[in-house]
Amino acid sequence: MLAQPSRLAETVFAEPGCLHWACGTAGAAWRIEWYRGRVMGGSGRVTLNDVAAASGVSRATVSFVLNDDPNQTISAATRERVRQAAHDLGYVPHGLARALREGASRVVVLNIDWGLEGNYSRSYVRGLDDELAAHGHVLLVRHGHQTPQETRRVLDAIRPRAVIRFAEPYLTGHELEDRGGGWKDGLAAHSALQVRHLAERGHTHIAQALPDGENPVAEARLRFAAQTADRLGLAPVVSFIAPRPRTACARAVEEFRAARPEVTAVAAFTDDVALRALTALHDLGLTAPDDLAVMGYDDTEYGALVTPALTTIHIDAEAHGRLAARTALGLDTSGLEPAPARVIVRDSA
Amino acid sequence: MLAQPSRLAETVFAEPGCLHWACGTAGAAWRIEWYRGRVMGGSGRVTLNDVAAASGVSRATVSFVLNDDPNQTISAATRERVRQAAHDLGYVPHGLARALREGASRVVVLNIDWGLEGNYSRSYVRGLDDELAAHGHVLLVRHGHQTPQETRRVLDAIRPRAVIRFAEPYLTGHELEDRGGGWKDGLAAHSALQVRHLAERGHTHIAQALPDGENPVAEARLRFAAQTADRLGLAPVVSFIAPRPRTACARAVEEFRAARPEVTAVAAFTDDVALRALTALHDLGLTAPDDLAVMGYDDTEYGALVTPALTTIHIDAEAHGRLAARTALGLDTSGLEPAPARVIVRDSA
DNA sequence: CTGAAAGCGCTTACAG
DNA sequence: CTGAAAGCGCTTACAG
Repeated sequence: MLAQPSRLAETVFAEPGCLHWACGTAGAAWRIEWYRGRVMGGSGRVTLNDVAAASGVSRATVSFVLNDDPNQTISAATRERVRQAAHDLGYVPHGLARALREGASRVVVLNIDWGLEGNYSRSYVRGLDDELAAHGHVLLVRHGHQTPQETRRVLDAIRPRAVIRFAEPYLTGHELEDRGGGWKDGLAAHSALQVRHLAERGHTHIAQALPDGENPVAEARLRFAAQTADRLGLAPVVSFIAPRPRTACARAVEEFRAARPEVTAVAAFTDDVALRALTALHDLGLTAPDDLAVMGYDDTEYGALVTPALTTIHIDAEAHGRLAARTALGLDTSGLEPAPARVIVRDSA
Repeated sequence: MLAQPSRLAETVFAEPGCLHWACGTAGAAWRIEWYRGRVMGGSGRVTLNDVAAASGVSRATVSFVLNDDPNQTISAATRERVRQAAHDLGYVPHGLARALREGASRVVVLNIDWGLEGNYSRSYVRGLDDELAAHGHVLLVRHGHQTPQETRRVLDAIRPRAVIRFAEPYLTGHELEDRGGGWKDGLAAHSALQVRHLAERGHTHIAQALPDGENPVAEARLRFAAQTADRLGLAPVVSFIAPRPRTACARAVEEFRAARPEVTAVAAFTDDVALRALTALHDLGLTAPDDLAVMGYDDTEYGALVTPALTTIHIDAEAHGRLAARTALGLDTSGLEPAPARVIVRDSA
């Protein structure tokens, strides 16, 4: 945290119209930006009525012009007049009013659980946000464990156009449409990529390291790794849990190595899990890749900093985010090819 | 990423009333939760009108009862009847309609920049979310760099009750109210804590390690560290930049040590920066704490996993989040004491 | 003690 | 080609 927050200085920001930002409550140690549309009085906001009055047409006509309603045929002169008036007055549609009328606001909510930070989530959110913005929608995120009640509250409060569960298609890729030839993308492809790299390095006995705690994706990952190993003619993939507490993890690795001495490489569930494994090896007086190769997944910053530096998979999920956005909006998704994941070769595998 | 997403399985969720969840669009590889209030027809949603009809009173009376309007005196019998009807029908107020009328939705938006993940942000968001929920509001987060235009879009879309800039009071703590005796909390207190720990370990020449890139908080941190050192009678605090690229960071540390050989301890801006410094030392054939002690800030998971394990500051910002929530809602903030930060002593300092 | 009415700001059949 | 009207669902003065 605390790295590079921006624009701290910009605290008061007033605009003609109805925006008003102020510095928290008197005497409080907190500076908060407030929205006080009503504080400025009824005249604050420019509405359709104002535009209609200014351009000498009815409210309906203004709406038709501004929304480019294809069912109307309005003279070029009128359109121009309306547009000009709207622009001059600085008219911005009132999202709430529009949403009440249309049945949904131009907001899309993303549900995202804790502990999913990484390259994937960052690029995914960026792509989602950009694409949504390009179509006039706003992305808002809900963090933490989701319950039906929580989601319900969001729905009741702002009636978003859609609620997206983070990366669900990616994470459940195996059940879904096969995009152009097998494992071209998705969790399946990337699991395969990880195993393939290890195989190319000459490893034939590979283990998958999984995090502790409930994890709905672990089983799928394991299955993809197994299938890949099978195709490549490797020994069946085995697995072990790398728990978060340091000593417990060292013990787990020790026990695993005793039980499976033939295993020479570990495909970790994430960079986090890989780091746990690396630390365990260190604590056992062992090193990667000589005693055991360790490969991460999803390229976090510290992977480049640990010793040995982590070999990992880098996934650019920007296109995944864009796809999610278009799907949520019911738009055509063609022409959006996710970038292939790549192996970042460093020292650990 | 990918660690422990939950409830992936729960994809279809239908409820009487007007909620309808479905599985994305036909043939698409994406599963998305859709809100389609209108799909079920006008009869889908239970409105105030329905409750009024069911309980034999007017819409206004229902609103008065349900909102406990203190200006009205409504007979106990009527109230009971209305409540019962609302409950039986499963009435939930339509947030958008209410917001249109009241001028703001019951939503608070948190603006948070990239690269701020850590213990602080996590506990802050949790506290904020909980407290807001306790007062009938929903927290929604916007990620990434904020521009006035972006904020404006959110405002126009859902008219939130307030927009909070992440941890601003904490980050700008020095300008703010002095809570009970100097540096009792805030960035100032925690900077002091970090320096104090180093001093207690016998260090008299301390350097602050800062991240590369623009950073509005760096200057404040440095000042607090300097003030603390001054109070403790240490040598003036010096500083250097620990850039993200590994080799550049090693060079920076090398040059710094050559220029300031008397420095024996580093107070890092964050755990990330501390890790960079640790890696640089390693790359230079040096070790912490013997050649140079390194102390982190804000306790991330990998700090416990690197070698030497990182000594750091653990900050529980849950109360900060609650304070932000209450302030945003204009509520009394008394009785909310932030937990003091603590030093997590491990090996690096 | 309760109800009829206005209105938040917009969109969209429906007339002309 | 354009406007008057209804209505999304709620809250709140204002009458009775």
